[in-house]
Order: sequence, then structure tokens, then C-alpha cells
Amino acid sequence: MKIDRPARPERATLPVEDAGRDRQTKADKTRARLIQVAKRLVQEDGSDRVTLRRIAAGAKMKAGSIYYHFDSRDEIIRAVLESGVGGARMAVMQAIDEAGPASSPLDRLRAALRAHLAYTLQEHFSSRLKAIRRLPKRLRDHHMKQERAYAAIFADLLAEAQKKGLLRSGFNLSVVRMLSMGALTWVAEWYSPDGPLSPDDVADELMRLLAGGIVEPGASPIG
Amino acid sequence: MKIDRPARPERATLPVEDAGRDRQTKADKTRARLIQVAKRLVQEDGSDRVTLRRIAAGAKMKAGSIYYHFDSRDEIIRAVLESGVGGARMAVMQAIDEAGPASSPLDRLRAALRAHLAYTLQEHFSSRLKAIRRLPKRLRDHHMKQERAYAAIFADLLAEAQKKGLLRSGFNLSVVRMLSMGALTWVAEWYSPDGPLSPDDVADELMRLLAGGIVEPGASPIG
DNA sequence: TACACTTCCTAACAATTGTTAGATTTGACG
DNA sequence: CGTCAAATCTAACAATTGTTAGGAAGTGTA
Repeated sequence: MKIDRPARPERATLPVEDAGRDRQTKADKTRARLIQVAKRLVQEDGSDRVTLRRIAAGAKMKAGSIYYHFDSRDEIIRAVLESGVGGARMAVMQAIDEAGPASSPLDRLRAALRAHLAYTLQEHFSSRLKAIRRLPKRLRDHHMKQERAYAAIFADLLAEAQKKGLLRSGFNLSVVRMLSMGALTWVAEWYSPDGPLSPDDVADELMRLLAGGIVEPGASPIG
Repeated sequence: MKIDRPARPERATLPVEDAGRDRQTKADKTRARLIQVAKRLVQEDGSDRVTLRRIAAGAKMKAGSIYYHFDSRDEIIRAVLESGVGGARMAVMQAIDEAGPASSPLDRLRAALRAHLAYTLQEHFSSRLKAIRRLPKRLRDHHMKQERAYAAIFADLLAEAQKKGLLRSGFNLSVVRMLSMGALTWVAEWYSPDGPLSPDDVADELMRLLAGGIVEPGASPIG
């Protein structure tokens, strides 16, 4: 369908979110707006189902005009993914920073889990976008890189806690981390803002689980 | 695009999987084969991306012929969903039965979690299909019914354990259940059969987590 | 004013989709 | 064999998709 690409307005793929201080000015805002609209649509309906014409409509443009800002549909989706994981990363790291370096790794972990879940539910991201295998392969690689960096945050917290002797032995922390992240990622599929639970409640419930389990000590020694 | 439906070969929507004993005979097999092919395709690429022409090709037919067996594409997807959740349900219930009624609820829970994960990884279902919100609304309702019945299995096990005094108090078992199921559901996104871990290993790790948590007793009392 | 550059639109294209009507094949039974 | 229904195919349809070429506005500079 497409074979070659002719000359096109060059446009450095800048971080989109934090536009530093040297404002490239003017309607790079349009680019940001397009990403924002695409983001919302992807959140609502999944990365498939999102068409260029719907994005354009949401940004009060016509579909063809998008190609002035992006080279292809894939690049919009990539930008959306980037914005999503990047945002979560920043939110989590900020939460960790706010806990302070003197805090316990477990407290920082709780803060991180809270931030992660809050962002996930607010932006409704993980459940829709992290289904990486569903993405066309071309988008997968770049996205998984970011995903790994994000996962490393939590891995570091767990490793730190272990190093300080706060954790029981016999656990595969990598598995524990992925189980935990999966549990939180999946929250978006069942959580209702109208219910009695706040996102922090859910995160804390997981943290309690990690802390001591649900089983009464003494009952059924497993593992 | 479509407004009305003319007469069409009637075909009772039979359970598809267990064809009882009164074999409606003959190429209802074709229907089953179509579902099977669709199932595989959905597993591989997600319920979008699966086209009638690909299903037909996989079943060595032409796209138009599918309409002899199904009224629409939606009905194929629905059949696939039904087959998926139904299969998981049967696998889990069988695992529970095999544990025996004399077993501890926690042992039955472990068996159920194992069976759930095994089915999930084998059929690669949850990660692809349970993203219910992504489904067109018409398919959602019926599927969520089945999903609720499936979730009830695990809810019952937890409730039973609680009734027998095996669980610590202060937990929202509903949340715990959904966190746990989410954790397992998400395994399909990161699990690799080539790695050192078996599905049962992962399920057991979660069970250990539920049992006693990862935190050394005495460190950082949370909640 | 005119010029040049940026931004967007119009109008189409080729491809693919779900779907359908009608013809054709298959297979069992007389 | 012939007959009739079941099962599949052929060939198209309307709609929608990503994409593109070329033109039309907008916006500032000389």
C-alpha cells in the first residue's frame, strides 16, 4: 500500500510533554492536542478502533491534515504510548521522592503502588495499552523498552527492601513484582469510582497482602 | 449497512462444546471448526484484527460461506468467548473436585488457581478476551454474565475458608479475589514457557503470597 | 502591497471489511 | 440413475480505512 515516503516537513521527535524552555512555539500545540485526543480515544475504545478520522474530528481537523504532524498512524499511537508510560513513570518517581530518602523501602513501595494505581485508573492506561502483544510488532519493541525501565523502578524498591532484610526469603521477587503489577493493572477492569473504595484503598489492600498474607498464621503451611 | 435480516437456516444455539449424546450430526462440526479457528486467531492477534476472511481461510472455506453457520461476525466472537470462559470454568471446577470435599478450602483454592492459570496460559484467553470493556457493548452483557459465574467459584472458596476461620480478618475478600485473579490474568503478558518457571510455580508463588506475605514479620506494620 | 512559509482542507486512491443474493456443488436417499 | 436439501462458492455491494497530491487559507516579513 505504501512503498516510499517523499520529502516531508522535518520535525524532531521531541518529548511532547515537557517542552523544556526553548519553545519551538506555535502549532506544535496541535501535535500535542492530537496526541491528547488520540490518548482519550485509545483509553475509551482501545488502540484498535481508533481511526485517523476520529482523532481528527476530536481535534477539529480533517483526517488528511494529521499527516502534516505525523508521518503515519503508527507514530501517533507510539506517541500516545510514550506519553502514557512516561506519565506513569514520572508520577511514580515523584511519589517515591516525596516519601523521602529516609523512609523505609516498604513505605516507598506503598507510595509507588498507590501512584501507579492512581495513574492507571485516572489515565486508564495499562489495561488498554500494556497489552503489548496485541500491538503491531513495529510498535512493540520501542514500547517494551520503556516498559522495562518502568518495571525497574519497582524491582529496585523490592531489591532495596530485601537488602535491608525486610523481606522473607524464598520468594522470587521478579515474579512477585509482576504478579503485583498485574494485580494493579487489572484493577482498571473492575474498579468503579462510584463504589466505596478509593484507589488508595485498593493499593493498600495489595500492600497488606504483600505484608502479611490473608491466611491466619498456623493454618495450612504452604510452600 | 445492515437493516433487516431475511429468512435464514434456523440453528439452535447449542452449547457447542459438549454435544451431549443427541448428535445433531454432520457439519455442525464445521461450526465447531470455525469456532476453533476463530479461537486460535483471537488468541494470536486479539478479537479485533480477526476477519471473516481469515477465519474462512483457516477453515478452508470462503468468507461468504460462514454465513451459513453464523448470522454475523459478532456471533462467532461470542461463541469463542463462550467456549473460552466455559472451558476455564470446567477446568477449574474439575481441579476443585479432584482435590476432594475433605480437603482444606485453601488447598482447593490452590488447585483452582493452578487450573485457572494453566488454562489461561494454554488457551491464552484472559489476556485477550477478558478485556471486556473493549468488546462491543452487544457482546459485553452476555459475556459478563459468564464471567461473574466464573468469579463466583473463587469467591466461594474464599468465603468457605473464612467461614472455617482460616483467614485473617480485616481483608476485603472481594478485593483480594479480584487482585489475585488480575495477577494471574496478567501472567499471560509476561510468562515465557522457555523460562525456568512452570505455570504451577507461578500459581504457587501467588498462593505463598496469599498465605503469608513477603514481608518479614515485625518489619513495618502496615494497615 | 507582494512574497514566503506554515497550517489545514478537498478530493480522491487502493485496500479491506462485513455482508448478501444467487448460482453451484456436494451428499444422502429413493 | 434422479431428486432434494444441505453446504459451499462466486461475485459483487456499501462502508470504512490509511494515505496522498495538490490546492486553499492563514500568518508574518519585506
